[in-house]
Amino acid sequence: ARHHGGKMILRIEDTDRTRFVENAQENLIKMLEWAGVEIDEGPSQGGEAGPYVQSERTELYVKYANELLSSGKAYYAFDTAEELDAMRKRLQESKQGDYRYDRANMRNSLTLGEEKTKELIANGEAHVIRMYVPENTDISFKDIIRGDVTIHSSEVDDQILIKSDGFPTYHLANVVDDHFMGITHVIRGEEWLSSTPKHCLLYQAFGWEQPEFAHLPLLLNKNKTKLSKRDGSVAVEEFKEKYLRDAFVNFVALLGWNPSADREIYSMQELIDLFQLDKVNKAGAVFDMQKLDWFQFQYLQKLSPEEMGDILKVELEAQGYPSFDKEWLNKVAYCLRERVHFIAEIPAFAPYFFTDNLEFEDEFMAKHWNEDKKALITPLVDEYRKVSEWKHDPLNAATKAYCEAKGIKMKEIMNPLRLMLTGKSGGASMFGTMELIGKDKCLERMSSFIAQR
RNA sequence: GGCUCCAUCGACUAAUGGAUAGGUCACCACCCUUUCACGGUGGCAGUACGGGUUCGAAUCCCGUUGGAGUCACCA
Repeated sequence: ARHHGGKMILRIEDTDRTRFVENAQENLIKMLEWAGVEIDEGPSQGGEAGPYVQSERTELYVKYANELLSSGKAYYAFDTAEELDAMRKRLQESKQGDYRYDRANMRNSLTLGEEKTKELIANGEAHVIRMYVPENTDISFKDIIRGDVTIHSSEVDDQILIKSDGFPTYHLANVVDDHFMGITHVIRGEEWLSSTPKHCLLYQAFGWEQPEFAHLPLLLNKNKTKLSKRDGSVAVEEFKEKYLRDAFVNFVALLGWNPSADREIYSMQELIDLFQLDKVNKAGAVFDMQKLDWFQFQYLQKLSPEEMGDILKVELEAQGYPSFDKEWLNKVAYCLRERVHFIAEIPAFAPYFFTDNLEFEDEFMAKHWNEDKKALITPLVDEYRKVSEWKHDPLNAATKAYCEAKGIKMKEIMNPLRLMLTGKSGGASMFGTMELIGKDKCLERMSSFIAQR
């Protein structure tokens, strides 16, 4: 929509009252805002075509269902769930693979007649309104992504339009709302492709102009089945907690569509400018977390130290650490940015910045600590004590001078030093790390390590 | 099972009917190096299969195979 200067309208499709979830609407809106989707019209912002919540529009749907009833394009049905089950069982046993509503042999206004129908309704008998699908015709529509699609009417069920609770089904509500809300393009997942003929039939029955259809390829799990909240942890809320917005948007935008051959990183604005519906792929795309993490890393590198510090601060608080100086946190986060994919990993990756209770990696210790190393390093503590400006360059110079005096390579010193000060085999530049840990703590850690090991 | 959609490296993808099928993630090797990374260089790896049309097919057509979606008083 943004590419063509269109509006973003949010419509809440809450016609299934049995699946009503508290706060679902609020969460959905928050999630869309996070993803950078700006809503022009919707339940919160209002607009000419409101209300934007389907459960508040039932009168409209009933009105149009009645219109279909009077033109013979819909009818009442009184069948119970048990009767429908029996029908499907019967059909399954006779003709194979044909479970559609058998309107000629069920209890509906077609078989019962007008009078009996009126009587049943007057008696308060539960009933639905079904669409009358014409016999033996081809229903064709044009899909922007898939080209012409044709489905025979014998494959289309007499879809329920109004349920016995008086609420419409998606099919009716969607067509009526799209018409009155001026929707020009229906862009949705491929799972809707096979029910699109029902919608076409409704547009025809009302005499309304049909919108353009575009059925997007599905997002798939690793096993290539439809990605759903049920079989993977793909709730966008979870991504919202973990990933940078732009990284997530960039990754998802490139699933099923790609503007060029040799570039991966695009801003939201570039995506909007470049997007072309008819260039969208037809085949489903596997949602590859590893590549998402790569995007995350790329976007993490673009953050300012302040922004990294902000995230780190929140993360440390969430993990129950005491508070630290923000400027210092900025520096810590910035110096570790190339070693992690997520700022949230920092407390576990480099705990030595936030606690004095160091844990020493056994393997690293075994490899880089022995009596020789101890003898080599011990005098260095005093050398460091003399360093007045506890910063990367002076520390580097002091260490270099010490190594030259001893006639050894820097390498001999660096690993034991890292071991004593961090306990970890990996991390950022040693002298930069020492600068951030601070002189007092560094000297203390070294002496106590030497005393104990 | 019926119907519909789909098919390029393991994954995401690029390629008016015309170059050695290009790029990215992942993986591997090497380089850089003060650890771990980042980065750099290189490598592995693909047009599902069989026909047809064409001077020429990843591309168009047919078939096969495979995968997915759908078949609710859910959306």
